[in-house]
Amino acid sequence: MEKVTQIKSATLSDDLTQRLTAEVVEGVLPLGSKISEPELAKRYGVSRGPLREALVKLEALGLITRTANVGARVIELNIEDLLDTYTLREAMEGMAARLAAELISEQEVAELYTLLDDHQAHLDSNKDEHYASQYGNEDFHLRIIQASQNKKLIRVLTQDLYATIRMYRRYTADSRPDPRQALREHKAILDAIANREGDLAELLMRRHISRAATLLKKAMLHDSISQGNSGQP
Amino acid sequence: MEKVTQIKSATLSDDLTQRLTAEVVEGVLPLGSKISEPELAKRYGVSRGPLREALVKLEALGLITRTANVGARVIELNIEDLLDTYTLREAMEGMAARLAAELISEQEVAELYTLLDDHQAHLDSNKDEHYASQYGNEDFHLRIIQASQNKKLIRVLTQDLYATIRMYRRYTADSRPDPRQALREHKAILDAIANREGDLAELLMRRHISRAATLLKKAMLHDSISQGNSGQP
DNA sequence: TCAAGCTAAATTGTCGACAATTCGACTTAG
DNA sequence: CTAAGTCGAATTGTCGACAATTTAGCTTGA
Repeated sequence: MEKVTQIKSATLSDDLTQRLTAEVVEGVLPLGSKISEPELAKRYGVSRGPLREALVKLEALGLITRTANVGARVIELNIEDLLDTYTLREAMEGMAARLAAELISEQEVAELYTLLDDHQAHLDSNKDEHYASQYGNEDFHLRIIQASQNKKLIRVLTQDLYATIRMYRRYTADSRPDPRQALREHKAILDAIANREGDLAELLMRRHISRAATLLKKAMLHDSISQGNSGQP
Repeated sequence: MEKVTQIKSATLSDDLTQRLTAEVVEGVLPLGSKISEPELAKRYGVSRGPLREALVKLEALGLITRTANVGARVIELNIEDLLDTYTLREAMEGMAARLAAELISEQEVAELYTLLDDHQAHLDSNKDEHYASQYGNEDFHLRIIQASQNKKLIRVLTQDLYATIRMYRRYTADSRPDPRQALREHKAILDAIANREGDLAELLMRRHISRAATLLKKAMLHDSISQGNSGQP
């Protein structure tokens, strides 16, 4: 018998961390909004103890800022932080691509080619480019990162930076990188990895991410960012 | 009037975080040892609430591991994690050196040359190579990181990874990189930065860190690491 | 009219106690 | 003698309440 509806984590604090992370990323908690501990505790039906532990974790993830005796606020997005984040990503995922070229198995390479073929098919047939672009892109990058076999690298990229990156993508959802262009770049990266050309793989991955950053920057300059509202005033 | 003896942080949790971080890095809390919440709370004269918040932060820093309903343990060091950490450092400090070459001011360059001159003088005159090697090295790297002006990069390197790196250095204190060799490499890196050669600066910084990692690896293979003891059994 | 000071309400930080789970020692059956 | 089971002590997770600080509004004086 499976429980799917109610994902019960081992501890309330972990549970809250997941939920709050989702709420921040999805915009339920608007950008820059104040976080009231009594209010959140009542909303989730828990005491402030585990809630505060969750907030400490959210702060470590860079999703909120906390000030002593004042409280917590959801972070605000700005171009500077966006570019900083993507530069960091460029360095780390570039290294991940290099390591992947050295360490990936032939089977994983084959799976990645299949993944890109599926992605291509989606783009050719389907009109729903949004889905293919979003999840196909994410999946490809995550697999490269995993293939690096570097636990620290994997942790920083998939735990610490992941939520932040998703936030920026969400708030710049309108103008997104051309999925066909992205796919071409993915193929080039994968070719380099398959050929065990670490230098080239790193170079291509860096360019790929740098290009994405440039596009996101343009998107942020057009859309004024500071309009994430879903909660009650 | 200044208070220096008693550094009183705004909140007990922050205070505890600093103290516990120091205890882990300095080996007061031995590697792999269990952390008892009641015992620590009594030792510091605080309740378990702020202590637990501090432990959450320590976990985010990668200094301890926590398991639900079981408790917290100080991490253990191993060669795999050491190499992973230094590979990550290589990618990030390499990028920092590249950015520094683009963004650093002439005055900062001059200060860095002065720093290296001081370091050189220490090595020529003084027998206390340990000090010069340790702090001179740290200072140089920190300044390059700061010169990158990338807040995210600075945060990960100086907050998240710093404690871990210091731990590895402490437990492999015996055989440490040749300080004269390190100084030569620092000078080469600084020359590249001063000449605004970002590519070269990144390359040299990467080699420099990679070399340090190789030496630390050898040190760990000789010294058996698992002998960090200072507390009571 | 505006700035400074004061008061009260609300929020954050901290504490001690209770509930739930784990771990160890002991017992007991095979 | 070993292995499974049981019971109790200890530890972790959670809660509600109190203390300390901040914040907002009001008052007061220049």
